Amino acid sequence: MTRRTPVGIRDIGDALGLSMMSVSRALRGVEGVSAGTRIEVIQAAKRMGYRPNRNARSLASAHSTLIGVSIPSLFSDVFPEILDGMRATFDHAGFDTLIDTTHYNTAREADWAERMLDWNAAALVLCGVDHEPDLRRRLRDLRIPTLEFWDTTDDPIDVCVGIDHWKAGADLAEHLLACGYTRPAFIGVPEGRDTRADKRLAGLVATYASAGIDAVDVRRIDHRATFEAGALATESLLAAEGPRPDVLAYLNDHMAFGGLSTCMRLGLSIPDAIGIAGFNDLEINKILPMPITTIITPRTRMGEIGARNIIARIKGAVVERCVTIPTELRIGHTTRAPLSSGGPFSSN
Amino acid sequence: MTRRTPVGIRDIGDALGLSMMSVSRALRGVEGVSAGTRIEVIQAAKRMGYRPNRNARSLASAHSTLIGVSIPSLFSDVFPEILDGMRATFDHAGFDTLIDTTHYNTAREADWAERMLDWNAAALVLCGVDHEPDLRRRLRDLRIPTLEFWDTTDDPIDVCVGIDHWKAGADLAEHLLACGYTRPAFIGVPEGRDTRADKRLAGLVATYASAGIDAVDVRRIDHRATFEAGALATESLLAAEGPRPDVLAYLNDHMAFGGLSTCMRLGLSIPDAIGIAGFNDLEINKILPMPITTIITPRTRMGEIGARNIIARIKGAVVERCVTIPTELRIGHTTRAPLSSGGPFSSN
DNA sequence: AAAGATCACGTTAGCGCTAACGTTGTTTTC
DNA sequence: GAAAACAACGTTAGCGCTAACGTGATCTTT
Repeated sequence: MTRRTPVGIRDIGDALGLSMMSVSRALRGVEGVSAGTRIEVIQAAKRMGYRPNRNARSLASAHSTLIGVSIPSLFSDVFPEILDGMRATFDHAGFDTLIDTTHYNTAREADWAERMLDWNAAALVLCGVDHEPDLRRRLRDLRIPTLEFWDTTDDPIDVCVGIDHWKAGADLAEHLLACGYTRPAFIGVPEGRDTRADKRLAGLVATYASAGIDAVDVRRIDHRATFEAGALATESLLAAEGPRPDVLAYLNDHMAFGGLSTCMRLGLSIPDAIGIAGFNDLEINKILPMPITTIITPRTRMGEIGARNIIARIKGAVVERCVTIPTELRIGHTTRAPLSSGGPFSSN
Repeated sequence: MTRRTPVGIRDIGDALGLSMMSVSRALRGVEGVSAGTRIEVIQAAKRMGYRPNRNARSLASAHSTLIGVSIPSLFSDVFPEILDGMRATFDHAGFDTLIDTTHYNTAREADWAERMLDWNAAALVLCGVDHEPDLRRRLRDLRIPTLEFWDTTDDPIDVCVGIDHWKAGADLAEHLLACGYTRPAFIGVPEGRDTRADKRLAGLVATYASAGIDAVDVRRIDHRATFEAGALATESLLAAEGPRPDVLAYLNDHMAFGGLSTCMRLGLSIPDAIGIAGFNDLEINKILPMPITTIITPRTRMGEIGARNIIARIKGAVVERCVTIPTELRIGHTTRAPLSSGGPFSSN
């Protein structure tokens, strides 16, 4: 095999009558060389086709430009959007992003994090705030810059940026209550898989409970949170005996659209006979003939803020430990108009 | 900062009275140590909390376990599915996957590839077969194992696995012709951005042309290939003067669903007044009340085959240079029933 | 039973780069 | 104008690991 690096900093130094160290300094942009020498070195490097050996750099300096980012899944638009926000910032700052998908498995995440450390990663970015206790402890002990995103906590491993999922669920419930829906059902994935979704559901349930209302049904389907999963869960839910729910709150907009399709196919009148709510305000919601009532989550911005903060941490700066970005209710056509503020039964 | 690697192979050797080399061999699973010693070393490594320094490994051996994968975008379900297929295989074989998103920019891809080489990547995986000529040449010269996926060519950089996009477009056109649609229009993104989509379109156009039919309209919207882009392009297309198309072929199912929504909102009768066709058979198609006529692409399998082949290449094995996986037409409800096989005008 | 083959290890010499500490000549300071 | 400070370089000594080449003991082979 042709040698990949026919030219190293030694060769540049030889060509210019400089020591390796001066070349190294010039190329890395650190102090200790005159402006003229630096320009010469950079030009020579380009001319000679020099490429740095990143492994050698990392080994010698015990630092790398690798940032490990762990997300549950590449499906759904949520994580790609957050990632896009992050990567733009990381790329610009010269970091390489190494993405892992955990498939909602924290043990896998912990293994992967350890491998990232084997690479001397500059920082780790983890989704959510629920991780293996060992991993938490280890990252803290090592003082590795770590960003947790999407969820929030007042005690992050290092820094975090996210939304308040419980509150988002509660906000949605409050709206549904205001619309007069009194027999809510929830559709999601098995408990413990997506802890953010669990928190949203907890917020929803608690808010309904404080109005004295219990959930009619909670369907958890062991499937990715897809259109189809939403449709399947809705079919089984509507086929169940007992009181029929008057509003269905889904884990996200994709499941909600699956449910919406099912309800329409069954001829249910939406939003009167049954209301539908999603989460995230995903792209599909822009073109639906009947936009879904949902919660808008600031995904790209979250990625940008997170990336900016973690880069600051890498550079040793002090940053806000915990950033919580507000979410916003988006009222679509899949829920009834809210009752007037005069009271829950003042109008219809 | 606590030292990240408090224990190296030297420490294990000291503890066991062995040389570093024996430890290294035992840990890497290469020949040259007895079975008993190997077990001892592995146990000691675990007990002592040994973690390999990947940078040191790469530097010393001039090989790494990093595989760089370049895809245009994480949006749309296409690439995540292919990636999922690949990663399962890569993970299992002990490789770390480093994903880049090029945003359909080949210069960016070339830059990124060069950085992967700086990391001593074991292999590169590139989307499509259209790359910067310099990059092609360089990867060939260096004899870096390289997989091109999604598209095919008889002269790949190294190995490739994909589908025949031109033929997929032609197959679709043949079906649309058989359905009696004679005024086709096409909706996609600007030419040159997504060369696979360009090839599909070429196949479509050529097939219609060989039946003596020109496209009524070709709309290229400068936007990601989203639901919304499909809707917007369809609106502008239907508002245009001149003959109205009787069938709309979209870059993918998401754009097609955007277009379908628009047509339904405008009260057009589907599939009689206007037919709709997509591409990829994306997940949403499972739950649409009116499934879209589309082409099924084998995405997960493509990822698996590609990963398997490139791993074989890394190990120096000889593999099929070019694997073309067949696609399949899926007839939905958005196109008319094909005319009987008696001939194009024998029935209706 | 001598010569070669094989096994299980050890030694040597880096991989390409950088941290830390020189060294030299030129400024600054009071 | 001598001491101190600084700028612009060079030297030394690794980072943690592995390729390549020993070495001595045991096992074949004929």
